[in-house]
Amino acid sequence: MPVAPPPPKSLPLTALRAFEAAARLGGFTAAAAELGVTPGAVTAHVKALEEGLGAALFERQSKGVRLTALGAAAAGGFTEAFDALARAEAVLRARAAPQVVHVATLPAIAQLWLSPRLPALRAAAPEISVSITALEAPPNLKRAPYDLSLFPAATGGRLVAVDAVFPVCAPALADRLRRPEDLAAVPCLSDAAWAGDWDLWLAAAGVAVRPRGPVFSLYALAVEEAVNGAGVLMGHAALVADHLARGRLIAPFPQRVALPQGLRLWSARPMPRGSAVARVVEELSRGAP
Amino acid sequence: MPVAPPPPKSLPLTALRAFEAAARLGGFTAAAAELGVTPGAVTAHVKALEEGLGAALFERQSKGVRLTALGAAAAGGFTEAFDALARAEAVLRARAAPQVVHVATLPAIAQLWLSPRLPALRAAAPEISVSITALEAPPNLKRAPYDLSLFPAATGGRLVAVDAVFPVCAPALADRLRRPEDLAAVPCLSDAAWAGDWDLWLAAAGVAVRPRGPVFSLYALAVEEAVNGAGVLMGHAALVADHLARGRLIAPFPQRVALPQGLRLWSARPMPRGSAVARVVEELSRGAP
DNA sequence: AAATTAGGGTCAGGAAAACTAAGCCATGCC
DNA sequence: GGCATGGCTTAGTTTTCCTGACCCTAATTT
Repeated sequence: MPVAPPPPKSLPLTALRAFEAAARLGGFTAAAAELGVTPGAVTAHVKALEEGLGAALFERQSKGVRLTALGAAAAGGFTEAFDALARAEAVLRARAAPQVVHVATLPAIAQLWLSPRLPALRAAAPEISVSITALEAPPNLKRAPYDLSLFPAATGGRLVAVDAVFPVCAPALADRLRRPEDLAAVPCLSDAAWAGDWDLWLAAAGVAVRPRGPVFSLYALAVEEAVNGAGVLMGHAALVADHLARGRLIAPFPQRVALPQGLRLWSARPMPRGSAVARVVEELSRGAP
Repeated sequence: MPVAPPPPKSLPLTALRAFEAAARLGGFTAAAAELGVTPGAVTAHVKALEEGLGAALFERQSKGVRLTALGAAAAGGFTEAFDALARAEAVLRARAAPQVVHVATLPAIAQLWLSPRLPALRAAAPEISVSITALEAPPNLKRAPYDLSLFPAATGGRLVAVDAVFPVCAPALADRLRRPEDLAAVPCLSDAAWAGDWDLWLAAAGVAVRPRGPVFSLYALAVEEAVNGAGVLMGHAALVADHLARGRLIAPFPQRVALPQGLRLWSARPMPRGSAVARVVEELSRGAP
């Protein structure tokens, strides 16, 4: 019963947030990704927390970590608390700037689907300011400060565009493509994140060729190259529609493979009728299936 | 509808906490006191928040601040969220160290009332470790990491000791004190925080003398000086009982003024039956009125 | 009117926290 | 065996956070 020397200090908020994320996502690496820091930072935070408590929150295993009984018992409360905090922050933001809508989406979608729709949106609701952030993966809408999230998915949210894949190329190149087998003779562009698109289409078309060509890390860049005649790209209907309509790209083969996933729009919170978010959703849903 | 350049970042947690405290307590100075920082730090945090939002949270007035409509609308949600966070932290602490009880109290109470009771507590529950923190003012139990708070108050909590004031001094000095009027002839010790005690007693005793003597910032120090014969101290029954019982101090006059406030014990949370906190409360309540 | 008090705002500087980068280790899978 | 995954460690750097000293204003006191 000694009078403990250290005056009790509240545990640091950032460390608690790191613990919560790690507990919820089941790993330090995943938590680091969500928080936008390196895994080392999460390691340090959790360690500081455990030191302050004098008890372990995770069991370290060769591959990954697992919550201890203590950690598991505590995690839920923190998740709720940080959810409440994020909600409060969202309310604050919405009231502070009610005419600003934050949208998170893939870079390719931002550039090839969303961007072409902005002029119409601006015309329909000039008072609304849309802020677009390109992310590689869908954000945690309960936490990240976005109002809308627009990502490809098979279910959930609101479907704003169906998708299908099929080869596209510049008109000049199309002359050399009579049959799918001709693809072996031209460069076949592909995107690193959507590497499976070619296999998907080739299998559906019953073609055995193995296409070769440059790989891009940005789909929009691959599209640009296709427009420039650099090769044949596996096009996503939702993303090349504009170029097809303008004749800058054409589809040399009739076969299309419908994808199970379409472009889907999630709202972070219930949208008040008439709010800026609701108006944006309405506009983006125009022409949806 | 421009694509806003800054990628939206979550607002800093510490700034949100500062805003919440300022909103709840109605001022930056009060918030700074609760958070244990200087007012300038709170100013900076709120300013950073307002800058990030592009909107004001407080109206600055010559004397103090007032929440704007925006700030008032947002504050409640943050208070709830931080309350939830504090609860989660308390659960974590309690599970991590179930045999440790953190008590917050006045320095004088810690030394003169609590400390003498610790040996009995240790004997009754040797497995429990009591950590005592001396504070000048009662903490916000919903937030600060204490299990128990022991402070003088007229209502609330659980009364563990009544209090009364009356002059006390070393036996050697008592010979010179036949009537209250004799107080004018000896040094009268007083504590800076309890400056009104003398007036209270003198009024009740119907004495018109104006006592003079050294002022202490620590009541325990004043008691020590009184024991050493440095003068007459306005004694608090609850705090000088031990010295009176041992004959190191005596009360030269029979008049006692009962105080409306007694020593009261608050628990931060409901105490599970049989928990360490419950045991400590039980022991400290022994002999309570 | 002058002084005092109470509450904020501002700024420079310094301490502490947070983060990154790079390398290490162990395990499990191909 | 080789590689990938996931976490740990350390050193060094950036950023945040806070203090301390000062100024400002309005209300209250003298």
